[in-house]
Amino acid sequence: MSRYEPAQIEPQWQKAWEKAQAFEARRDPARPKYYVLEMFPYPSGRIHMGHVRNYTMGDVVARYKSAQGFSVLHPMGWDAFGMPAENAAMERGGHPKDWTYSNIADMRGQMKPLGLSIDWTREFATCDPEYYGQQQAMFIDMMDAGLVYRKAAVVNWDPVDMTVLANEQVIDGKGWRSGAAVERRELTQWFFKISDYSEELLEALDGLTHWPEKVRLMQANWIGKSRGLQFAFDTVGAPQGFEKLEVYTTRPDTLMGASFAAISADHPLAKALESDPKVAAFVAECRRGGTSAEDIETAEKIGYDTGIRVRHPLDPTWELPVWIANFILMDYGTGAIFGCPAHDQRDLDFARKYNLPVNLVFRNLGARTEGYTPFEGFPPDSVFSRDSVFTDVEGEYGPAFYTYQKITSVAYAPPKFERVAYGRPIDGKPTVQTGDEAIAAAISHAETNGYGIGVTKFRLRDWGGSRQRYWGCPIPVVHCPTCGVVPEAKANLPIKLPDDVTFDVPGNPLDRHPTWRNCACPKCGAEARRETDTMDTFVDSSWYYARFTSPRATTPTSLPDADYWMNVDQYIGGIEHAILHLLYSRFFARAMAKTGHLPAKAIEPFKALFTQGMVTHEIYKTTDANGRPVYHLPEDIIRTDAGATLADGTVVEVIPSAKMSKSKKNVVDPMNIIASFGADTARWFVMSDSPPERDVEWTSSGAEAAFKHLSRVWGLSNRIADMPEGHVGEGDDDLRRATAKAIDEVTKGIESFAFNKAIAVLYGFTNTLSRANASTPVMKDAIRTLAQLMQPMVPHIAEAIWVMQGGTGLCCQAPWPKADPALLIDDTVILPIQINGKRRAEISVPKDMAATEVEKIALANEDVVRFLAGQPVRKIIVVPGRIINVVA
RNA sequence: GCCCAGAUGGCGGAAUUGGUAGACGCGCUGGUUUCAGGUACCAGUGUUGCAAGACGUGGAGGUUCGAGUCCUCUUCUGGGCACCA
Repeated sequence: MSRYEPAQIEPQWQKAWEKAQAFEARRDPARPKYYVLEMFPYPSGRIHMGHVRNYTMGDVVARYKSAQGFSVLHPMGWDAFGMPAENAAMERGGHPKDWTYSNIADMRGQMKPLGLSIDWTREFATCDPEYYGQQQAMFIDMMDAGLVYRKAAVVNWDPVDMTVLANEQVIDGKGWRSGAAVERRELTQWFFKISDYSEELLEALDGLTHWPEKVRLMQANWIGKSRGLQFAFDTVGAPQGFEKLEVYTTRPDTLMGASFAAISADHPLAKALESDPKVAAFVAECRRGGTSAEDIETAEKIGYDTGIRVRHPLDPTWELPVWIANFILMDYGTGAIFGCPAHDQRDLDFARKYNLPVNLVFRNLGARTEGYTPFEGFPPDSVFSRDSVFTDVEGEYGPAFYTYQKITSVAYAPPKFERVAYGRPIDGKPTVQTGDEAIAAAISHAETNGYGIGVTKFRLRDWGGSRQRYWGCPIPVVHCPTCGVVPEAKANLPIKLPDDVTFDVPGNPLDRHPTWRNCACPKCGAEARRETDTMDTFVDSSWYYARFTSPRATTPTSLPDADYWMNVDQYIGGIEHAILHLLYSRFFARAMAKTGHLPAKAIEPFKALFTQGMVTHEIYKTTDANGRPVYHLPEDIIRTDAGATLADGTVVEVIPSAKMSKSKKNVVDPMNIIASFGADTARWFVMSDSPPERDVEWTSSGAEAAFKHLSRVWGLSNRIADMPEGHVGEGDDDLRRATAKAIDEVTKGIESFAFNKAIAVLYGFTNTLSRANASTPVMKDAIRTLAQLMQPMVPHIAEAIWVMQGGTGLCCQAPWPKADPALLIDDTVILPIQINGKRRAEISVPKDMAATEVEKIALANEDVVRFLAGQPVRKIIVVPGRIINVVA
């Protein structure tokens, strides 16, 4: 009997698959297709356990669907542009291109031993000119289609590195790399017109029934649709050209509670007033500080009273002051608002700081709602001072109506579906209604009386796609002194990145390249300059799934291929991409369809989405002499009953599991696991312990258990292979039933992405089989089935067992086993008997016995008689095949 | 602050439509074999009790013959969003 030696069998079977071209995807009109895709990796140079889990999941699906007879596409590529390559070049010298391609080679070398059923002939990297050249062609098409445009935008500018920073690269207002104070600069940037699709991207979420509800919700919140009123104030004392001030509000029902108007520091009116040095100083003050969420959150509200006034649209004698305020965003709504401090927390904070009035519009109904008298309106003094937003006036307007809280610094903003008492409604008639009703009434009042219109706005902004970086796809545009901004001629594509660049000077090397920038205008032929911005790397990943359908095409896609393979039937990746990557991809697929690069059916590119959990590990910590934490690698730790120590006996603190990260040193290198246990063990373990959408904790005991189990299966297979041909056992029927059941349950488990449950079934079936005493052919049939059922998770050992048991061809190409339905039904069932809801006995009865018969047997049962102790039976419930409940 | 998800043994987790709570794995306990040890194999393992039994799915109520599952309230944990007017 041979030992289980994965180091021997795994490379052997990988070669066999390669030789058979087992995983090369082919268009086959005779078979249904299945496209399974895992989010492609960034080539950091090392694979980690998260990759192993992600790609194993996809592989299980791919191998399972392939066995089911589907023509499967399961490709792999590299998300290869981006900053780390440039950072590496800056830190260690070398070229981003060399660094990237060498990392790709390393990672491919680490992934291949995993035995994934990937069609490697379709591999590409987004930094291949063949890929990004096609991306440039689409960019030009999208320019023509009006889906791309240029506009000025405020960005985080690092004055030392001379580059634009993403919000998350700004830490405490400083550049994460340079440490220099970040400035807010206005630069002309390229934008994708994703906002054209706001409504559609939102609506279409409903159709994505195979996406996690959570992801759809996050996208819906991100798109952020709102309905509100837009109207213009007449101004008093404003500069010429600003006779009107447009504002947008989602709470027009609070218009009668307005006490000021406020504009953004970036508002045209603020700019017009900047000739006043005090205004200029204030605006500059607002612009200081980063645009990151953190900065905005902690910033105090500040304002500047312009002296300009606006007339209230419903009462021209009522004038409100116009302030410039730092909390008003220019790029949402109109960049100007009216403030209603009583019902908006931000406005209240602002009003309290600058002594502005707080005008109550509605009140809560209070706890007592019975027998209230109709609301007559607020008292004349209901314009409260800042110290008493609400004054308790219970009793003044009848006994039951005016119970409300005294609030001094919290604005009263109940959910819009809650009924409240309006004292200052828009039409002047006090009433009780919900916020939603009042808002609808306010919009129609404004439209009827002609001072405003109802509008729908979205939070979703256009996608800023420019990066002042070298290692990205060059934007294929030329700046001509006479023709202006002109797309490059498609014949000149790809516009390749120049290789002769250095990173010893900060800034974008393209910007200072001596010759690359110079070019001829594709329109007039005059001397012109190339655009030096490159594309956001999210562009690269927004269409790679389409490129995989025809990776070598000389156009971005080939429609027959895209038509055959699209859409991705199962997409698998991390929840961290729930919003940006998936939303951009959904937009890009629409943009590609509009420009003729995808069939219309592909506008939702991912039919089903699965977001897998992380691989976590405990953290081992000691403390150094200065009290700073020191972390230790798992392999340096000795676990004992009491806890954990280092080799020298030092006691180590064990911190509960967290995502594997280099800084905490709680990493397990997949290569080490493969070296000691083999790829199948690693694959088995990451699929076994936890539901795939949840985090899985890597433990060495769990990995060993996985290895031991595979060894047991190996031993079992050897034992069955050695059985004499003519052995006859008594358990044939039982084993046939157990085999059928295993097929049924494993199939259901894989279908429903419950891989952990499928594996639990396989453990059980293995135990049954190892204890079975059946005839040789039945045993062989059972172990062959076991090999097939295990094949998606642990393909190498499955192949080895398959040949050992006389299977024909490759196990991975054998059709998925089918369970005989007759064997799935048991002749007799065991029914538990409850008395008054407590389980007291059980009986075994034929499956299809009539309920009245079952009742008789149950009542005659000696345990039942004992527990009833002579009490009369009031009722008996028989759930066929399930349970009997006797009520005494 | 708003939105979402979750809470089950010592641990990871199972449990169609409400129908035997704790599958499977880890760990632990006892035993057998080999034996220097690990390995391998067998049995046991929610709590409590000598036992019959009682109790038990974060907490408190409720619906039901029957609740981990449904309803109300609540606590905690995780995640997302957040000056978006």
